Amino acid sequence: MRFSRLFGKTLKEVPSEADTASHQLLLRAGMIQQVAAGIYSYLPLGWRVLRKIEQIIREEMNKAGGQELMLPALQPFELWEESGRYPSFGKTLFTVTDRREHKLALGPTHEEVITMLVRRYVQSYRDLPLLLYQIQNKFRDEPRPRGGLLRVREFIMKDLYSFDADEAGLENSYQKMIQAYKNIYTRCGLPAVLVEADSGAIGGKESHEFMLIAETGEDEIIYCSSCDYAANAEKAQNIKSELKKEDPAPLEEIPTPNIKTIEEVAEFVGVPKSHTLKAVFYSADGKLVFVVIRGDLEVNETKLKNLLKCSELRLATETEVKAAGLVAGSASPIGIKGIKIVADDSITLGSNFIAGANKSDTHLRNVNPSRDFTTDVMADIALARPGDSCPKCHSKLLSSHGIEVGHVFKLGTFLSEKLGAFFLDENGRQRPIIMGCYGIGLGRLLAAAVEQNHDDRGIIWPLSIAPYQVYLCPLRLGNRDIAQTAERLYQDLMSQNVEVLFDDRDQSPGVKFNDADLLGIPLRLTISPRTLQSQSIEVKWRSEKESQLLPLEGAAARIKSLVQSFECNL
RNA sequence: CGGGGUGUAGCGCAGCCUGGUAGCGCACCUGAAUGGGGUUCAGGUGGUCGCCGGUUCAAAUCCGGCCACCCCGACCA
Repeated sequence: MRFSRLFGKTLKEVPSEADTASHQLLLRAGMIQQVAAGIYSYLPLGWRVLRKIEQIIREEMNKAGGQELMLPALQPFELWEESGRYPSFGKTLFTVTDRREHKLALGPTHEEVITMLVRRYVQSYRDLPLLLYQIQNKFRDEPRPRGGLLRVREFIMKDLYSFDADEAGLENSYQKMIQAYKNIYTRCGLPAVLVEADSGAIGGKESHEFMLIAETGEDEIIYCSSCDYAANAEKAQNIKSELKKEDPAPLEEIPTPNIKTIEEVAEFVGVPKSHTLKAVFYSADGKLVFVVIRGDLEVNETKLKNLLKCSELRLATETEVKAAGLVAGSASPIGIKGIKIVADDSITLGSNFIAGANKSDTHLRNVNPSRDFTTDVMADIALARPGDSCPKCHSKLLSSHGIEVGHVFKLGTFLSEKLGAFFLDENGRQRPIIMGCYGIGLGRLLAAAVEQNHDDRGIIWPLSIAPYQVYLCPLRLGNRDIAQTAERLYQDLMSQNVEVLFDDRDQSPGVKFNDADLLGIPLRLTISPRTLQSQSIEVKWRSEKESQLLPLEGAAARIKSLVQSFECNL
C-alpha cells in the first residue's frame, strides 16, 4: 500500500474526547472514528488489524473443533421473553418495531437464537457434542460507553456455544475453549490471565474471565500473592477471621449519643470492628432487604444480587428506611418483622457482638445470632479486599485493575429447558442439552492490545496483528536513486508476500519517522543517501531502540525471513 | 438516572464577562528554500458560531428550552 493513497490521516493533536491511551492513539493514527457515543467506524488500517485478530480467533476456534455459522442481528422480541432473560438484560436490549408494529430486538448475544436452531437439528446424544460459533456485530445499549473501543454499544464479537450430553462433556468443551483462548492471547501478544468470574446477565453457574492487567481496566481483580487464586472482585472470596467464642452473655443496652458509623461504635465501646454487627439496607426489585454483616467486612453487591435473584439492587434511600420503621445508625435485626433479613456467614464467627438497639442513640451489647435473632438467608456476601487472606492458601490477597478480554460460561440447562432443546440419551430418556458459551470482543481486544503495547511515540503492534508488517521509509524522494531503489524494494517485498506500507510521500524525515512510530508497524526500513552509499538499507524494529544495516542486495528475501522467523516464535 | 464539563473550519483552541456579523495553531491548496526526528518563508481555500425560540436597531456573545458529546458515580460482557 502506498501511504499517499491510504485513506485516513494521522493527527498531531489529541482529539479532546479521548483520554485513554488506546483511544487517543487509535484516533491519532487514523484507525477509527467515532460516529456516536459507543459507535465507531474502522478505517482501513484499523480494519486490517481487526481482520487479523478475527482470523487468529477463527483459526483457533476451528482447531478446537468449532464450526462457524452466521446468525441474524434482528431477533423476535418474544424469544427474550420466552428465555426469561429479558429482565436481566432490561434496558441494555436495543429494540425496534417493524412496520407491522411487531417488536424486535437487536441481538446483544445469541444464545436464544442458536438454541432454537440447535433444538431442531439435535435429537440424539449421537449429535453431541457440538461447538458452533459466529463472529458478528452485537448491540448493547450500555448505560455509559467509554474508553474508545473498550466499551461500546455496537461491537464485533466472537461467540461460541457448546452443546453437550453430560457434565463431563461440558467440562471437556470448557477446557478446550480455555486452551483455545490462551492460544489466541498468546498469538495476539497479550499476557491475559484467567480469573474466576460472576456470570451476570448471561446466567449460569461456573464462569471465568480472561483479564489483561491494565490501569485503565474497569474491573478489579483480586489475586493471591503466593498461589494461583485470582478472581474478579465481584466474585472473589476471602478468609473471614474466626473470633474466640465466648459464652453468650445477657443482652445489655448502652447509650451511644450521636454514634452511628461502625468506626464510631467500635471506638466508643472500645472493641475491634469485628466485634460489631453492621446493618445495611437495600432495595431489591423495590422490596426492602435488611442485610447484616460483621462490622469489619463490606457487602459485595454482586453476591447479594445473585443470592436474592433480583434484577435491580440498590442501596435503600433514607426515606425508604424510615418508612420501614428502621433506625439508621442504630439498627439491628433483633425484633425486626416483615422485612427480609439476609446475613453474611461472618456473623457466626464470633459472639457477644455490639449491634444497634433499633432505638436512636442506643446500641446493644452481647448480641448473639440465633439466640437473639434469626435470619431468612445466610450465605457469603462479603467483599474480598486486598490485604485479606486467600481462600485457597491463606496468603495475602492483592488487587489490580484489568480489561476483560474474554469471558467463558458454563450455562447448564436453564436455556435448553426454557426453549425446549432436548435430546434422547443412550437409554432413550429425554434430557436437556447442557450448554456453555464463550465470548471475545474483537474491538476490545484490539484496544487492549494498544493499551498493552505503546510508548509515548505511538503504538507498537505485535507482528501478528499489525496492519502491515513493514514500513518502507525512503528519505529524499526527490533523489532519483532513492526513488528507484525504494520502488524496486517495494515491488520485491510485495512479490515475496510481505505486507508493506510504502511511505511514498516527499516529506521531511521527521514527519515520516513520527508517522512510522505512531502507526506502530513492527519493522521499519529506511533508504537514504547515507544507506545508499554503502549499498544498504537501515532496518529497525519498532519495539527496539537500535537499528542495523542490511545489504541492499537480496534485502527483500532477508526481510521476508526476518518477518517469518518472528511469526514462528509465536 | 444523579453530579460535573464541553459544543466556534477536518483536528486543537481563543473570542462570550463588557452585544456591532469571527480569529490563532495544526491539517489542506500554490510557490520557493530545506532534507536523519513533526524544517522555514510567502501567498491562499475553508465556518448558517450544536438546534429552536426570546430580548434588541443589532446576538457566537444576554435570557429560556432542547439536543449531542466527554468525565465521575449508579449500572453494565
